[in-house]
Amino acid sequence: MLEYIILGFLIHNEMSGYDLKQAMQRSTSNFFDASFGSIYPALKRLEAKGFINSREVIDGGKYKKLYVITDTGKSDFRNWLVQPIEFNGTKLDHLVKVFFLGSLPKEQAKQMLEDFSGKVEPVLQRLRESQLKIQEKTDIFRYSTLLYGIDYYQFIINWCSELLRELTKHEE
Amino acid sequence: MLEYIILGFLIHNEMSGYDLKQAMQRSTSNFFDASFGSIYPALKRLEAKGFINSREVIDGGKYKKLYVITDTGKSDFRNWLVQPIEFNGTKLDHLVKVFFLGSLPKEQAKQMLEDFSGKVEPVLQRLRESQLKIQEKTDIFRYSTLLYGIDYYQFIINWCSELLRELTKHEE
DNA sequence: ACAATTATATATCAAATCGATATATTCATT
DNA sequence: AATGAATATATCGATTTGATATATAATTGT
Repeated sequence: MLEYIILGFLIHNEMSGYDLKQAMQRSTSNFFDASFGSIYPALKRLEAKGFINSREVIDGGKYKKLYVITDTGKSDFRNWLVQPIEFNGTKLDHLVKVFFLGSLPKEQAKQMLEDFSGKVEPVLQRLRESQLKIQEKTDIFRYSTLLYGIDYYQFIINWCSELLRELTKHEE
Repeated sequence: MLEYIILGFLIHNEMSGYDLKQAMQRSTSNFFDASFGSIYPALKRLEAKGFINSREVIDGGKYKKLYVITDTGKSDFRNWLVQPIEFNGTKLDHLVKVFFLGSLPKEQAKQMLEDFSGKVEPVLQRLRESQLKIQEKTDIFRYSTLLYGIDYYQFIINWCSELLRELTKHEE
């Protein structure tokens, strides 16, 4: 996951590990964040795989290591991007792929969002069924966490259709 | 986090690692789940710390290791439970503590929920401010992930007040 | 009746991640 | 001149994941 975010950022700019951390802080931190302890090793792995190249520069007296994405890296990112959006439930990882969806043809992106929404639906249904089964006879706090799940999954589905509507509107 | 969930479950029943995994599957999997690779080491750590004790039994020909919580373990869990609910944003960890809140006096639980809700508010405000700054001139997908954050945090606040209202209603 | 599969149960491993810390330089403030 | 904040990389222990290994009991298919 982290490796793909890095590739996604590097497609547009040459960046250092520190730059990447800051870019995430600015743009993705409300659904995905990584520590330096994961960013730097990830950069090394990506370089070893030939997905990125590095060059060392001195910028204002300060040593820096800037990374650029290679063609292999671009195609690896692309390949990840077009795979269906996974739904985890306990994390907000699905937003990571949505974040980069702008680089796909609009129709393809829309299809992926529809598929994702369709993937959340049965999970929501299963939660609704267990809601009917337990029916508040349980502890109110535990029951509330279940309601949270139900309403949250419904929220995700609504958010998808809102985005899809917006995308269709801009098409006309 | 995992260690506290285990303690929370063991307060009511004597359970094996397998039992714990199943209990999580049934009740907390939509906001927290753990693998065997984390549960078994966690049980060992908890036993080493004296928070739980184990006994080996043969149940229907199958070998089992059942764990019981100790008084030290109970007080450690209690101590964790009364600490303020943290808000992470990228995970649903806050629900873990809510899940166990039923074992606290109602007034204390309500206070903790109010504090939590108050903690989400400034995060929501900061997101709203960055929304005003970028104003859709950005990529629609990236903008959507921001809207997701705003609406989601608002949803959490609403869910808190709904639960608080429910708790107050039951008081009368 | 036999075979295959699923469920129960624990354990371990490599790989990945987090949070903290160490190190060093430059920039801004007082 | 001094302090602290920002820039920048790197590493460490502890934890977690996902996969796999092992073994037995119960269930299901044919």
